[in-house]
Amino acid sequence: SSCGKDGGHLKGKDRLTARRAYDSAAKEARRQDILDAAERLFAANGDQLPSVGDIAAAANLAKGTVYLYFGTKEEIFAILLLDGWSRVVEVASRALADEADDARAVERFLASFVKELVERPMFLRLDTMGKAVLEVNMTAEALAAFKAHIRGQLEAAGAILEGRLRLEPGRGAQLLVRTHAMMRGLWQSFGLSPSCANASSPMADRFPAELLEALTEYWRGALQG
Amino acid sequence: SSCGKDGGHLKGKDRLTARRAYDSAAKEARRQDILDAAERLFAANGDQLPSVGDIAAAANLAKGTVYLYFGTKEEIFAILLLDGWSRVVEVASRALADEADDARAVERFLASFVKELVERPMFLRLDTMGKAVLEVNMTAEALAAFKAHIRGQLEAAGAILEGRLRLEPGRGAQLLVRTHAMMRGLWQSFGLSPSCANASSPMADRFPAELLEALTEYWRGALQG
Amino acid sequence: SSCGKDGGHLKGKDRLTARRAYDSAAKEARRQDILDAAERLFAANGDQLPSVGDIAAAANLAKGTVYLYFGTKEEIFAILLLDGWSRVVEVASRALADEADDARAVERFLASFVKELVERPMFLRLDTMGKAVLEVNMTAEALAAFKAHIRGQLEAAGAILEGRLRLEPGRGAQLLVRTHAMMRGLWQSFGLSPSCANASSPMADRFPAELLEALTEYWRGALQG
Amino acid sequence: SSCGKDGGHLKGKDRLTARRAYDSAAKEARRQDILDAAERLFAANGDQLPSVGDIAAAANLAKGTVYLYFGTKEEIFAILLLDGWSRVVEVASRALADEADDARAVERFLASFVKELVERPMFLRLDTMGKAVLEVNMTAEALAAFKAHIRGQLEAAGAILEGRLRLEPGRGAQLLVRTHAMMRGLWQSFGLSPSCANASSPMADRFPAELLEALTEYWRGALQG
DNA sequence: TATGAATGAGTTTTCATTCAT
DNA sequence: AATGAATGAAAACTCATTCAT
Repeated sequence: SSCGKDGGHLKGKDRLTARRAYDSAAKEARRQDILDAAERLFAANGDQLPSVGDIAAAANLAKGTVYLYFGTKEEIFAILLLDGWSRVVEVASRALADEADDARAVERFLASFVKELVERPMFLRLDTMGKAVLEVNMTAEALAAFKAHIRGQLEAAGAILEGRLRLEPGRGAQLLVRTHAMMRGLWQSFGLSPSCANASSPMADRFPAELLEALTEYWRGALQG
Repeated sequence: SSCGKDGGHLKGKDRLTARRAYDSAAKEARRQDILDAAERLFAANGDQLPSVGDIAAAANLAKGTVYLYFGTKEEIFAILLLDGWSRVVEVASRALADEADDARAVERFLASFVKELVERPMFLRLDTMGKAVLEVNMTAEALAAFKAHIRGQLEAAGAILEGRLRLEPGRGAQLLVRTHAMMRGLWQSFGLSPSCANASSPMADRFPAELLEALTEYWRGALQG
Repeated sequence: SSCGKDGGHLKGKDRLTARRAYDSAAKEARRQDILDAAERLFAANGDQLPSVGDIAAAANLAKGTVYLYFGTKEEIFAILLLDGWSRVVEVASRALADEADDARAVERFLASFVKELVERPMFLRLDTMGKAVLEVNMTAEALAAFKAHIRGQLEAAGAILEGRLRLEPGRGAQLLVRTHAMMRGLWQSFGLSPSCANASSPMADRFPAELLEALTEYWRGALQG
Repeated sequence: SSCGKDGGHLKGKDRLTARRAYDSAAKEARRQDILDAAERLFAANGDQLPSVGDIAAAANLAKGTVYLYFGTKEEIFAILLLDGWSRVVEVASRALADEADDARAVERFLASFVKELVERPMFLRLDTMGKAVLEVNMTAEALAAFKAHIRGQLEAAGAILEGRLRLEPGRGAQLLVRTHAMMRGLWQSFGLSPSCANASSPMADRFPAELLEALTEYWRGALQG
């Protein structure tokens, strides 16, 4: 706790009232604070979503304030998941465009995809938690929005794929869904929770290579058909 | 009355004490009763593990008795999962042997695998619940045993594969892991909880075909390399 | 969107600042706006006092503004109750004067009283909520003022009664208190909350007749003594 | 806290596990303990229902145990109310029978009724809390049972009245409802919460006399018609 | 062996009120 | 005067697990 940039020094242990976010920039910042706190906590802690109380404390806010910005704890993590997914897709898509040869393009796409994922284990863990954790306790509304958003992303990324590789409509999204599926499934077999990440675990180490290999095999079969 | 929300009223006793299981056959039967009750409840109910109280009631036992046979609620479901996995692997392996031609053998193996799974949605659901639900609250010991058992099964089935398809050692298990991964991941995208299974849901309907197609693509790529 | 359960999402501002009330006429109008909003909400909703947030929204004001005009949520409803009570007493008193014969006068008084009440179920509901709801969270001061005001009204109305029916001093107020008591009690037995008012409810329908009958019996006994 | 019979001396402040109630006598006793604790707390404290935590502590039990015996906090108090009401009705009914002359019988009935009530201010307070407090958060089922029970009592007591005073069928219950109404209403005007019961309060003192007088007037009018 | 009463940690969520702007 | 972001107290309820009988 004594290492790292705190950005400021709190006098006592009792938190003061947080500065109020009046304009929308400040509000967005606060929202982001909460998201960051949630992510930090989840990354550090592990297999379960942290409590709202902990998130609030980590964001230096009162519990109620969190509910000013999010309707539900699960909503917070759904958004985190969406954001993570966005970044992954974006980076991988960019990699796809950088290469002229088709085979090389796919190769780079996959490599970039895997690299991006491996750098965000927290995203992987979140992604694999499943309905039982994430979709519990979310409004039908919020859930629908969440799923719609995902579908949108998927289709956009699918379209890029289709354009670059001259695939039939719908095929891009399909490949992505299956790629995602492979990732999710393999992570569940090989991934490690942070609580076990102490020793050099052979399992976790193998994940990137396994994933890349499996995806390469899959894409080979898929593009050849 | 066997599924919670009783509004608690401790009054007279109404159920008789269950017959005591002295010899090990009786004990095994009782153990199985509990497993059956748990499976039944989970199959019927859905996205969350049923409570120990409900399981005990469904098995016509007292809560404490359940703990005589299992250390933890999660243990029960881990075993259920193992059993389900056994059956799937066994059936699929058998299908593999029935065909002389390699390509046809794989084809039948996959078809059989998918068919078996689709008939046990409860197994799929359990399999995809993930650590966050299943591995929470299990002894390190039980967890290790659980994983060892899975590994054992995997390797046995892998060996069959290797024998039939003349693969290198280790390759069989690898293919199975990836097949499993694809299944898990796709189920999470397409699968449905029983609570939503009312209308003719296009998603759930698509799962078998999607899975078969994806696996076919994967195995094509894998066996060609 | 004006009744809670928004799922909180602090983003951009959408409502304009309300016109400021500088002179006392404008202030009085604003005060009335709040009271009206509160009444509307309570009439529509039912068994619980609406939240300050909802009242403010319904009055097109910010929450803080409400506290510029009232010290407490409960105060708002206490005033609403007072006002309702005023109107009822006034109308009933007028009915009393319109008739020459004593018995007929009482008869008309009661009929008018009951009619007035039945037309304002919201007033009845508010009146019967009791201390547990209304007097909680009110300043001793505000509470005292409230009760003093009621007493004042009561005595004024009592005086009218005494004059018209040639009763001893104090007897008018006493009759009114008991009349009020009968009404409150019967409403609690027969009255219906708006949430249950869907079907043709035999209970609620009987209230007016029951009340009139009971009051007639009471006054007969009281004036005869 | 140092005055009064504790009935025992606890060593430390940490409570030990309560003795288990195995047979139904012990269970009934435990149930009664909870009811007693709830009543004690409510009597002492006042305008709001005590929290389940407090009730449990007062009964020397864990919170969860309370929920073994009652489905809801409100259920506890509904039962308390029912019991209180039973006793009042019973005592008053007995008084009715003790007298040969009709007028005298009614007189004794009312006196006994008022006396009984005045001795149980806690019952009066509970009775006047109203739906907003008591019926909130109760199962539809429990609520229905509660109301059915009340109706039953009412009709039984009404029948006694009808027999003794030679009234038409239904008239007895009607008189009781109106008597009850008058009591409830007057208590709300005159009754005092324990928090205010410090000084010699003229209001509270007047309640018994007021009630008796009002009821006498009402019954005179009612029986004469 | 079987029972089931007792435990109590653990979390979400609401909302009246304040007060910086 | 008006605003609305921030606060944080407050409580109900569940359920896995234990252990006295």
